Amino acid sequence: MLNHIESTSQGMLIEAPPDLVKKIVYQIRRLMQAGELYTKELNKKYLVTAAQLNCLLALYENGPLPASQIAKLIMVKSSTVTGIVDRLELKGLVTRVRNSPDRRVINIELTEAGRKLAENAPPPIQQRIVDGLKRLPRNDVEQIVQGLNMLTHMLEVQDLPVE
Amino acid sequence: MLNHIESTSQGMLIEAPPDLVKKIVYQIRRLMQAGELYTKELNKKYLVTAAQLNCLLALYENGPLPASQIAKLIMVKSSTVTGIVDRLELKGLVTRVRNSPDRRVINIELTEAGRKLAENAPPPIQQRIVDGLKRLPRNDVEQIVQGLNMLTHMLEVQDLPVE
DNA sequence: TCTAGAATATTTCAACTCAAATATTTCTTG
DNA sequence: CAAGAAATATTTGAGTTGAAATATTCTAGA
Repeated sequence: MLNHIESTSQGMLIEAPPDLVKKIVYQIRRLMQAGELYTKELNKKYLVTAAQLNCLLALYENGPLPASQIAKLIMVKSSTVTGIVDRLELKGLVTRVRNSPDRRVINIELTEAGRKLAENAPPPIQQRIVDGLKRLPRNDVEQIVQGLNMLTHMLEVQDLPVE
Repeated sequence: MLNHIESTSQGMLIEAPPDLVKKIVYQIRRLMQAGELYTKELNKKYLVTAAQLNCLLALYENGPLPASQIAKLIMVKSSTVTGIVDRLELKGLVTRVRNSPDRRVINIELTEAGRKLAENAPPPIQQRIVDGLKRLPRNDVEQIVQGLNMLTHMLEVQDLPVE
């Protein structure tokens, strides 16, 4: 009952119809919920959440890393990483080692168990998308990338302080 | 240390095919973080989070609603709604009333303050997207919708229990 | 040198999110 | 009608998330 600014004083302005915008917002929320539900499911089946899995994979692919680097790789603030690493450490999947000359940095390493888990990684969120994408013609895939690209770029332009 | 297959032992470059899937996942994460940061900012400026604002707007646009309906509208499980409504009630923006013949349902209504806030609603997440979309040709907007459509549909196909 | 400021990690805090369990109330079916 | 099933809301618990404050450790400049 509000929000519909469809006709401007200019008359001739081509404007994204409000329903399209609504649809986009709706779908983004849908995407987010899908992720939410997926991580719960993952955690139930494999005792690792999506965030934790991302962290493990980042370490597996890059070797030991300090928290700040992990934060950048998995796109999360570093205070969030602390919690994730805490839980991974409790499960014996990673360890914190202070082995840098710079005594501020604490490197996080995979344990043997962590490496093993990363190796036969339970299907990360990707899997569903991968499976879905397999059935689409390349063109459609490109279109999705393009669309997301525009969206993220659009949101990024407004100041996203990077910490 | 893996995954970047760019140089094999021969020096022959097997150009990692543009990993579109990774890009998509990355961008989805980006979208999610943008939302996360946005809600914090909103809360700081207006003392209402995005979830709370969505709830208020749902009530403003539809009149009093039971929790289950709000859950569907804002796409969240109903146990989540309970918390959101709790906090809105604390701030005096909504009230719970048991006025249905079916004594299980509890209707949630806007208070005067809630209505006022909903009316001059602080820019919901939408605004940024709206602003961004305004500068895009209609075709691009369509493309975004299409792309998201494919994605959500693809994720939806796998059982998303709707509660 | 030593001191102010940067960088790193953590703690604390509030909010969100969902699943599972629980309590109430209503409905259905034998 | 009574018992079990379904619907509605809530509670509880674990996890994620980021801001702000704090503690440590470096670094650069007077």
